[in-house]
Amino acid sequence: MNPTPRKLEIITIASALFKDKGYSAVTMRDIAKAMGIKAASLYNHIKNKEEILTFIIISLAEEFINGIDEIKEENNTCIDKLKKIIALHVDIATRNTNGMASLNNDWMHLEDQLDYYLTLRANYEDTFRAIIDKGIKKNEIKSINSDIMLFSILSTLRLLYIWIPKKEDMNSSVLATNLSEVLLKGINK
Amino acid sequence: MNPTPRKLEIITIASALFKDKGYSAVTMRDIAKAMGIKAASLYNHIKNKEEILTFIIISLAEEFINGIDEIKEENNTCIDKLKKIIALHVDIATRNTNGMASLNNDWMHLEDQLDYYLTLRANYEDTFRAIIDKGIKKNEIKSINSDIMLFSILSTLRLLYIWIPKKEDMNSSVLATNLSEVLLKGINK
DNA sequence: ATCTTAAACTAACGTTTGTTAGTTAAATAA
DNA sequence: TTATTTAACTAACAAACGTTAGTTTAAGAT
Repeated sequence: MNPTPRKLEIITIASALFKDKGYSAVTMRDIAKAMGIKAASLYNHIKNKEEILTFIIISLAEEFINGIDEIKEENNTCIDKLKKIIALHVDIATRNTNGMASLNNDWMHLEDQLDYYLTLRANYEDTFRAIIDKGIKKNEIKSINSDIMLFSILSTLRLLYIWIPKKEDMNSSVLATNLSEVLLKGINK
Repeated sequence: MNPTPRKLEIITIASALFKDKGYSAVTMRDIAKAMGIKAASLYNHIKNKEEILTFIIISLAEEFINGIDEIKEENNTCIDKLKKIIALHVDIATRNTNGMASLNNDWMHLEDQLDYYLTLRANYEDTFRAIIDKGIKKNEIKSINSDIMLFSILSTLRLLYIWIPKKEDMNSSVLATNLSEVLLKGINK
């Protein structure tokens, strides 16, 4: 579970390559070359190619689940919970931009842990939707189909990894604040 | 340019496979098997694998560019233009859910037409942002960083292809209307 | 000085990949 | 009937794929 420093180097470099071309288009020789070693040498540190992908995706998915589970227990308004979820996404996507690409695009190439990943994702979405539904009940949130609101917000948060590198100048907490304004109150004056 | 019926069948079937596993993970033998023929037979109809991807992506990208170019010339408010853009995305994503997956995830595997695609995409985003900026100037839209508003709306629209198949019961124009409400006016009561 | 370990290496493996060449069978046109 | 076209086929290619086995090298421990 806990990777050695060298293993973590492999995972980090592989993440960057996966982001650019996707998991399937990146070969073990590509990863090795980026590290300045031969492909066979990678196997001193990892079991196989899939293990790299699994580590990237599962550790991120668990980070999200842990984050939202904490937020849901807090004693505040649903709107405040949503703001915290937005900040959670901005924080994780800022710290691991490359990994987020695999989480979004390469999860279907998981094998052993595919079911576990799908469970985590379903749980995450259910918790998210439950917060929206409660907000509707408490009259904090408009009474629109909660799936559409969930989809709309979550889509923006899921693609943060694409936009964050383009706006390196922008401070993380400023981004989270502005995003909360746009996502919760809209853009119409 | 104009594909024969058989070629269109190949493209349609390939789109579905690309959506599930991504362009790189789908082999010519996979496509052939899905069509009930041998891989070599595909080459009676297409030049190579890349041509399939190119057709899927470029025809979609041009549909978007044509759509937004028409919208920008209309004589109405910027908010109305944005509503039309949202409807444009809902319409295209409903008609070609599978192709939208490649447009989002496989464009980097274009070769000959990569530059052309990138130009189309940049033009699309520029036109989109110009509409938002004009809306700010005309006091229709809040004076927040227009990149953040662009990113937020466009992310939701780009991932429509994931959610539309899950809500087959939902009418296209109802979806567009609800989405406009959420994206433009927010969810906060 | 010797032993052990970590992490690289070379060489090779069996598959799978996209693609080409040449052939065949059936439908259509002359 | 004969000739042409269409769209399938079989067979094979060279290159690239993930991975394994066995070897080398250098550092650290005894």
